[in-house]
Amino acid sequence: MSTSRPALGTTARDRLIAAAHQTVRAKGYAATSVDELCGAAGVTKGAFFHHFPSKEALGVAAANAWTARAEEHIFTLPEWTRLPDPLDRLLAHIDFRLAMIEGPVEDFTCFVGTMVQEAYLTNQPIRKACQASIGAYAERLAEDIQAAVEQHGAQIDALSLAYHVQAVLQGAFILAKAQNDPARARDSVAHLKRYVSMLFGKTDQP
Amino acid sequence: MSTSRPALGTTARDRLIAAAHQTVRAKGYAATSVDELCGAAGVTKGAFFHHFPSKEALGVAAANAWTARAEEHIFTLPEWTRLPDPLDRLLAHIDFRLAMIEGPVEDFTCFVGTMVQEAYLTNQPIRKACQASIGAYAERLAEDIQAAVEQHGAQIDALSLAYHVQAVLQGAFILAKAQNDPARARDSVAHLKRYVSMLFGKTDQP
DNA sequence: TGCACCATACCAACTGGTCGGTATGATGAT
DNA sequence: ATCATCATACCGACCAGTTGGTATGGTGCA
Repeated sequence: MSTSRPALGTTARDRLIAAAHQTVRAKGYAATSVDELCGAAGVTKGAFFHHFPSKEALGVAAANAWTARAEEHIFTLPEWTRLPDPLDRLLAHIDFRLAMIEGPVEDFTCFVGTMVQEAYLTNQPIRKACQASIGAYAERLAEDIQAAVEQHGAQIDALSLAYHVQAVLQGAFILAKAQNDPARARDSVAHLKRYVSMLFGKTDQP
Repeated sequence: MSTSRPALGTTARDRLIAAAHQTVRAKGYAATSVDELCGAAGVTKGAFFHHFPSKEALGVAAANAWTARAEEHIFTLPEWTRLPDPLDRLLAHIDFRLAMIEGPVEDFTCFVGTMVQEAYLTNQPIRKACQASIGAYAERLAEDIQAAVEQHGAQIDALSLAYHVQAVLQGAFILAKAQNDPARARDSVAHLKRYVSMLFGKTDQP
């Protein structure tokens, strides 16, 4: 078999989703054409509309795939996710996200965060898929935060803080895009870590 | 006299910029067509290309206008900008931005933050105009922060914290868009205020 | 034989941008 | 005062290229 150029072993559908993740993060949803997606995935238009009834449907599928990807790469695979102390996990999480902010901007930014900016008013299916993705991330993170709150005693709404982490990350990505440089973005995540440390009593950074 | 429909007294050029602020915040830059902008501004295509050589040029002009608008509405007109204590001004600033997060999402979100997401790689003139706008805001805010640092004594890089304020705001806007509801966004700005309060020694909120 | 998977040709609608032309008012020589 | 000259602001038909999407047909495996 082996139909076309990139990434043998993956299906046309998977390659289209991967192309969406990459291209939309670089150029945005509206500016990314179906033809371009097909080109990046090494697939023809016929294949595209065989797997997805519309461009919008690919957007939704790619958002769902993004959720799964985050669950795996951020909440499952890294070693620190098995740390015993939930506060250690939380701080390691922030360190991990900070360390990701490096290299080309389009490689570390958030697919759903980028897409929802353009679609939140005009495309409800996409908006809802992005909301679900961000929500899943926040709820997962809130588990550790809640455990840390219970273990270390602090006056914090876990889910609210989890969404704040998301907000800082998304905002940091915008800074990186505007400056074409991740330095200020990393700075901002460092402020987030300082805040969380202070919330949990660690008077200041080491 | 009185050439055309809306907002007497404003010129076609001003109306096009206002239409860009509104429409781009609602649908994004790429998804907003020149025809649509003309319609919203009550202006013909001929007028558009009389005032701007290209759609991109309008984007740049609108970003510059956005900078001026922020300087006026956020740093000059409000009463609290004349408070004597710089820390009071800083906290009032955050309260002010928090209070703005209300009503339709497309009315309180940031034009340059929205636009730079789509243009940062493909359109350098627009990216730079957005960078300048965010930079001007941060530098202006850093003045108060620096004064507060000097007056209250704290270990803070003023400009870095100012950019962090921007990041939290931009991230909060993304939350509001994804959820189609400003509640979580306000929550996040409340976290920011708590952080700044803690940085300056106020152990916790009133 | 049937069906999942894909390729190619094609289409109507829309895109940013161009172009010839007009309406209006300021300027300056007579 | 009058009128030619010019610049600015604007109009709207038009253009070539691109868009998302469709229609149809082929191909290989169950």
